[in-house]
Amino acid sequence: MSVEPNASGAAATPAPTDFVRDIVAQHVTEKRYAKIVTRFPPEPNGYLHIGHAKSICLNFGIARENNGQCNLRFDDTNPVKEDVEYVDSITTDVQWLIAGWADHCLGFKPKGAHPEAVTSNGRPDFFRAPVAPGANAEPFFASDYFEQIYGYAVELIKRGKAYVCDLSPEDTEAYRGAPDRPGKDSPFRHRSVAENLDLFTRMRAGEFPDGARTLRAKIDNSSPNMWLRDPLLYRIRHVAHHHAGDKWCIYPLYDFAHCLSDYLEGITHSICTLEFDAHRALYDWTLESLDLPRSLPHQYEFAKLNLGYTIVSKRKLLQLVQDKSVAGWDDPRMPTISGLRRRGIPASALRRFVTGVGVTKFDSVTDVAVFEHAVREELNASAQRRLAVLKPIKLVLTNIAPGEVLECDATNNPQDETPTTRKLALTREVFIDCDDFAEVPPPKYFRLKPGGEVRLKYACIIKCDELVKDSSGQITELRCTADLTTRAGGPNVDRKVKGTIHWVSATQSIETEVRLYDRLFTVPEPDADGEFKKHLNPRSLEVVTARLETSLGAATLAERFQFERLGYFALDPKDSAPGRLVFNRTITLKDAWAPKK
RNA sequence: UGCCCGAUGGUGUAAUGGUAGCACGAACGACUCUGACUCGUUCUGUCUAGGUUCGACUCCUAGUCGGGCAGCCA
Repeated sequence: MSVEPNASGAAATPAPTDFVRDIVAQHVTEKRYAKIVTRFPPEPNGYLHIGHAKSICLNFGIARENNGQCNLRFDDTNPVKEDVEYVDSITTDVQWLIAGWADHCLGFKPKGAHPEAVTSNGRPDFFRAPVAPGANAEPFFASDYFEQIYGYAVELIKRGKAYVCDLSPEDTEAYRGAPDRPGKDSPFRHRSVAENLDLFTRMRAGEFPDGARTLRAKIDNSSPNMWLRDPLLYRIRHVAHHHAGDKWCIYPLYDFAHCLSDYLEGITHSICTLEFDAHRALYDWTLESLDLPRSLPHQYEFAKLNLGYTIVSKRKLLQLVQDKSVAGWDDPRMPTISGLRRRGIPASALRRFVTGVGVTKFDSVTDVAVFEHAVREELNASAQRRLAVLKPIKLVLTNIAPGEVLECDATNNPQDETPTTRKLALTREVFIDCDDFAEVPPPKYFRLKPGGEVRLKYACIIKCDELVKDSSGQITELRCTADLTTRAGGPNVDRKVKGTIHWVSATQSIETEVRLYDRLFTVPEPDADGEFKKHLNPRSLEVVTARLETSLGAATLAERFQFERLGYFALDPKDSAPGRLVFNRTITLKDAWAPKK
């Protein structure tokens, strides 16, 4: 059985299986294809989100498990919605997600390349072979195929399978009928081939305004499948295209362009989400109607990812960005790939999660706990442990002299086989988190309380002797004595106390901004009532000024940290600058005690 | 009142006519210089009704429930 290494490279998990992979495996057994070729085909009209991550991992996963290839192709057939901003972000996100895992399967094409005229099985054909990503390569674009797709449309007309229709948008809709009522034929359905050819040529030449005419497939207006009721193949749009420029004023629709794009790239398995199930008949009809010389791609559908407490809809995410509910597409609270990355989620954790949820045709909602578990699992293995105090309260160790420094060895990662250590400075004044002290402790409180004892992690046991309050009754200082015999190497190092808390030296620590993120929505299914914005979590972001152990001043973007007892943190890649660090909390540690508070 | 797809513990999935398993979650316990991690115990399931079969989560029929389909969006 094939296995894949986890983050540490040590353990291994079995390769996933699911109904799509079963189909591919069957085809491999049959030697049906020389090579398995899949594709990830986003429209560049928004940022990629966690739902796309599932599709990316499915398509690239199948490619890598079968020594195949997966093309990144932009399905850019509707210029009015698309932009290069999205092309760039999507390309970045895909490469980030698959880096070190499936980048060797990623298919790009030579910059500026279009399909090549080739001979397949003795007949004229077009094909675009992939190249590896690099300086002279770029992703595939459906818009690079406009010339060929136009040619295929002409061929359909010649075969009597497509016609130019003059019906207005309103009439087109009225003629289509309804799911439970057959449509009726367009009055233009029986135009001659010659007339259709002439009209289609003139559509391309720009003789008609937007919406004046369309090219439609001639299939069956009484079909129970709405997509077979003479679907539109081309529409007129006098607008420039972000990739193809101003060369075209007619643009193919998804159903016509997608199957042909798959064909031109030699895709074997065209995997998409469930809502395209009804389109499959049209996908097949188009390809089969053209009598193409190479073997045809086939479409397979799976259920998209739904995640609890999360919204995955480009349109709704766009609303959050536009009304400034979040700071942008890459706000760390967003379920976008760029947001998750900025939050500090490792690509490996995202992959682990989306492959773990499986691939089925059942429209399910995955519990966010599964996602959070995957993130913690990765980070627990790899994150460096550090001490940091989010909401500091001053603690004076009265039996340590001012200026005295006691060195402590702190473990960097107890999960390592041979953990390394670093030095921490214990001084007379330290900070602890205010959550770790209670003047009136609740039942089963293990932390510091008046007269109580607690261990300062890596240092020693301390006892709280006295509270100092200001005139308003606010605690300003805790005065404690340190039992230095409980330090490492001391005679009482093994003395047990129930609680161990984190701390930092008041003098040997740095002050930085830390952003604490919580889930964006307060309910499991934010859009169940169609009013997702009403369920925004008002406390999804809390900014604190924290005290961090000094070593964190040298943190780098690539590093992941566990602030002990608090959670996993990483530098914010956008707002951190030398001398002004900003940390994001990626996720809290699991807390079995807190919910009982 | 059309057509298509689907339904397994609270959640997500596996079992492809032959022992209903795994993971998340929850509860309890052990361990612990992180109330983390780890370990142990426990919890909870095949939508319904018929049928085929020695045997059905699996196949068939009907029903129920959920999703999808009527953009010149993808």
